Amino acid sequence: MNANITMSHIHPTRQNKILQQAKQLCSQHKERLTKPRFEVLCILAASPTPLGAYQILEELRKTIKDPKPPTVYRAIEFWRKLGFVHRIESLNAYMVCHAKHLHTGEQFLICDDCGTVIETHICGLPKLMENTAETHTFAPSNWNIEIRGLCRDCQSSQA
Amino acid sequence: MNANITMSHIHPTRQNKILQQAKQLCSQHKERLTKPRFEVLCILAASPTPLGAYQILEELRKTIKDPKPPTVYRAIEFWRKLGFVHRIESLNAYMVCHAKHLHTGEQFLICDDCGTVIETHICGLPKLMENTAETHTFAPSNWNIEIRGLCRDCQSSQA
DNA sequence: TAATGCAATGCTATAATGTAACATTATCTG
DNA sequence: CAGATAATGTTACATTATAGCATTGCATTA
Repeated sequence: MNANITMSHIHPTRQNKILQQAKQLCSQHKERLTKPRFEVLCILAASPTPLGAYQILEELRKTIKDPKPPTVYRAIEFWRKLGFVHRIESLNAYMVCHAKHLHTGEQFLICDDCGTVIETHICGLPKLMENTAETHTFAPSNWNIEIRGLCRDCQSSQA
Repeated sequence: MNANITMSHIHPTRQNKILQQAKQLCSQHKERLTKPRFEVLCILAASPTPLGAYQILEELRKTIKDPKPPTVYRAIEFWRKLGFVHRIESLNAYMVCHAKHLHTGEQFLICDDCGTVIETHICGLPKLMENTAETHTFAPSNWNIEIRGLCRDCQSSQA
């Protein structure tokens, strides 16, 4: 894409950081940073909680004229393949990755009360699970761990 | 439910085992074992791989007249609450539980090639994850672990 | 630069998954 | 049995996701 991308709705510092990461990631992988890809990424980056595809679509109306579902899903897929966006399966929702490098597995702490998701990123399967896989002669390629519960804030407010 | 439930399509031994477990579980929890609940459970128990809700619905036509989606989803929910059926989030699919008791977390080994799912059941969060949760003062209530890869058979057939 | 090829998008339609709401039937309890 | 509660039947619809094809953008090279 060219230089005249604008990003109205998020903090400039964060904006720059994401823009930079995204650019770098794309050039690394020889992929194009197009407008829909960029805007979708910004929307996700600006959100404190994961967003559903149709929430993204709604936001996208602000910067793209009458966007359609495939536009959103394509962008999501694009970033997912680069490891820059994750899907939270149990929420049908998507969020930007907070790890600084590609990895094959994620671990999410999902607050059932406020919806906050903390991504904690591990580089290898925990021993216990590796052993389990070994026992079954199963060859893991990637994994997804979603832990539901209450975040710090929601614990105290419920006490 | 009463005695005249029939189960045409699965092996009698397995049928009896499931019937027994289901009956016991229901009486334990003072719940009713109704026809839709029973039939849905049987369908799931008879399948080597997890089934989607609409696959179950299709099967259900054999034993229930013109069943509708809510019938399936209600039955699924019923068994899920009892811990007798699990949802595989990354497949939008459901399978019977192979553990012999209630538990708060599951771990699935999902073969990307043949679709087989191995449930391996652990009673506590692995240390590594527990530590992560602790670090964030996050209080886990339940969790779901889905590991994708290749099962033994599919590894060898691809070699 | 014009021609070509490929990647990405725009767009329409529809598939797949899941649920709300309310009428009806079955079961339990006193 | 009467009344209360639980479960089901049914209609309609909401939400999530994708297939297929026309169009546009962009890079390469003649």
